[in-house]
Amino acid sequence: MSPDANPILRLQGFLPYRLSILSNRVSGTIARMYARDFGLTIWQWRVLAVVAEHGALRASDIAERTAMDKVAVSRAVARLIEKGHVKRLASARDGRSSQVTLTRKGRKVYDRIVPRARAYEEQLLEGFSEGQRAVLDDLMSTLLARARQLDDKLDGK
Amino acid sequence: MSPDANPILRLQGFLPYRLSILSNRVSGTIARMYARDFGLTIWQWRVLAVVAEHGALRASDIAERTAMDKVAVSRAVARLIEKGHVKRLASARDGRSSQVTLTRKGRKVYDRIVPRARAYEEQLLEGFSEGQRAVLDDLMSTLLARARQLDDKLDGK
DNA sequence: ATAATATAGTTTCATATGAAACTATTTTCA
DNA sequence: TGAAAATAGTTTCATATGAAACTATATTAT
Repeated sequence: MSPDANPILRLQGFLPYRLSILSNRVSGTIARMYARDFGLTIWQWRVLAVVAEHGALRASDIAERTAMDKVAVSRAVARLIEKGHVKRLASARDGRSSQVTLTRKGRKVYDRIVPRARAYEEQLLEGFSEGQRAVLDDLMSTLLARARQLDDKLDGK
Repeated sequence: MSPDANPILRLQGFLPYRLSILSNRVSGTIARMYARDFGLTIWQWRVLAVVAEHGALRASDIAERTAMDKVAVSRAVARLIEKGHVKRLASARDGRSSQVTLTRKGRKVYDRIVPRARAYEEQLLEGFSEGQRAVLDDLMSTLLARARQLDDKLDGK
């Protein structure tokens, strides 16, 4: 058998394609829901979420925990400040950065979003057993670790 | 226990977030590889892939099979024609549309990409048993079907 | 100390994207 | 028929995005 005996690749079965389609569909649905019901983008939601979860964070911490780049964080924080959902606290230690924290209003919005987010996730997983959910978690973790390795490798070699 | 006894959502464990991170990492790696080695975007690659897979297709067929919108298809086809990877055949039946097919050059590029795409996918799944791969396939199918339902539901209600 | 370098975050600029408008046909139905 | 509506695909326009330049501050090395 020659090396390219099977020269056709079925796009529908190609894992990167399937991941992209699934992720875009999920993100799109959520984005519309957050925009419609809370006036937030996905990036603003991510910032809100990590600040709610971890307390005061610097922009660089937010970037690290949300997989957003610093430009996206800068813009999302600026919009959230305009909306009154977060505020900046000047950092005593480092005049270049500040800590971002939730305002009372931001906390209220967050508290309304969380159940919606959980409900969406639950609908996605409805009928999945605990075992299946654990398998999914493992697969996601393994694939993400692999994807990171392969990404690092690409430029390295 | 009150309804919002657990008001914190761990973003790192939230399935839509994890899907997005994984998909973006995978797509980003592939996009850099295709750009660097073949001068193609992901969208151009998708068009090339479905045309190679199915033969002559109209723009609307391409859109359907790649989950791209018609604007993205129009642009990707235009670029691929400039590069000489595909050509248009006027449709006898419908003067509004044309069939897109691979050129010999496009076929050659496709034949060089396919093994790279397969290799990447295989590295992602390295060490996974057949059983695990089947589970992953099932999960992806189920989640995509659910995601579509929930997306339809959002505007409907 | 202080000049050189590094870092945090913002702004700018060039490109990517998608919704809506548009062009060219084809289909419907009065 | 032929006028109205629908459809395929392209172009336009307004917004989103990320890389690079920039500003302000902090750190390092002499």
